[in-house]
Amino acid sequence: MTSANIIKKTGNIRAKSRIKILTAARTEFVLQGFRGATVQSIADRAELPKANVLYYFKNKENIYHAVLEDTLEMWDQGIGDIEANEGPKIAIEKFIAAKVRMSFKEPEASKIYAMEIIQGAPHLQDYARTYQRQWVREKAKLFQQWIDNGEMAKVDPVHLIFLIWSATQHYADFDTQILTIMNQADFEENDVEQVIAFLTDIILRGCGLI
Amino acid sequence: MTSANIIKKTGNIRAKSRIKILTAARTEFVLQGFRGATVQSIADRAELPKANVLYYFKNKENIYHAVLEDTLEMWDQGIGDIEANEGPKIAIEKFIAAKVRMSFKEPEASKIYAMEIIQGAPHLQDYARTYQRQWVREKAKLFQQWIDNGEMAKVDPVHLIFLIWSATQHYADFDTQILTIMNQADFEENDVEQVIAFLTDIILRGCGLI
DNA sequence: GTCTATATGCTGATAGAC
DNA sequence: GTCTATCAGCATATAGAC
Repeated sequence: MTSANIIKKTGNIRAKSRIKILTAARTEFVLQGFRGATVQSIADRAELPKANVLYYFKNKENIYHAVLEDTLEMWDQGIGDIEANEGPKIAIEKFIAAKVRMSFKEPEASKIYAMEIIQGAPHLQDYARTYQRQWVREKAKLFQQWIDNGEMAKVDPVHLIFLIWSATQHYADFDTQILTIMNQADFEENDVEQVIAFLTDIILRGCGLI
Repeated sequence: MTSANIIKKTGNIRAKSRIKILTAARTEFVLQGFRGATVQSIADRAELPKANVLYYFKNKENIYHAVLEDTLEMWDQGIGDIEANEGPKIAIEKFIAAKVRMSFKEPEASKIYAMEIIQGAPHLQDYARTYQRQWVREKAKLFQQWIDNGEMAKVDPVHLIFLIWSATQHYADFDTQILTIMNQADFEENDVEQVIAFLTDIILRGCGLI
């Protein structure tokens, strides 16, 4: 085996173990919280010895950081965007649909983010202060232009963004409660489309776009 | 001192200590999670020796149970209700206003509940399965009657309840994020009224009630 | 009721053999 | 890279003096 192959193979093991550990860790952090999730429980779920987990990440804090980073990156890629050139109706429709689909597909991603914020965002101060605040400002400005042009009703753009965030993520974060109330064991494809239709309908009408 | 007075005084100390402990515990559970909050940290925040805390509640699990119960009771009293005899417009207005005010006044109550649900509601299965499911069914039926009578637009009543829940509680659960994005240190009285106005406006219009 | 001291078990992390 | 053995520290909970 050439040295290049050894490196490649090693890299494969590293990458695979990393993913196994991070997936297991995310579940444990959601179910038990940062402190409640033990390195042992993460290792058990990843089916690796505890020492290996600590070999890859050095300590629990680092595991959590990696989980958060991965989650934010995945979420940002998935939620799409609010495009300026499409007009408010299509832009809002697309945004709601993307967020609802992500919430049903990756509820754990939304949950770990939600828990972090609820606890005061100790690891995410910078993220909200720079990236997110900037994003909200840009999109709010866009909504304001549409309002000024008479293309949609006069609603507060920033709170409109909060409304869409909360209403869509609710189906991820509170899935347990929603399923219990709806008396279902799991969500089905039909539920996703129904939620998209409901939210799109009521919010577009709320914005004077229907 | 008569024995009746002794009992009364003792009862007072018990009641005061109980409240001090539960208030401190709720904060710690929100900030650190169940496992992350230590009996010591709860005692420190309550300004009592650790042993006293365990004298009153026996163990950490019991403290958490008491916090959850107190929180649910307080929340249920505060959110008001959806009244049948008022018609959809007034009923929804009142309900939104009550929930928003509660969210700004008692964010910790909403947060501890949210964390419990996100983690899979291990201590609240029965609550959602009986009390809450029943409540949603009743109110959904009411909305359906209003829709059938042509008093409001045809929107899914159950998802409408989820929407109002999520949109209002968001201001409690995600207060850190919202304040950071809005670049404020704290919420002011004006913010509360603005949120009520925004949500009432957009949801009523979404329901065809404006 | 209040508080100090302590038993007991678990957790994060490391050392070092393979 | 993988895994066993182990340690130091901390957390819950209790015993018992005051």
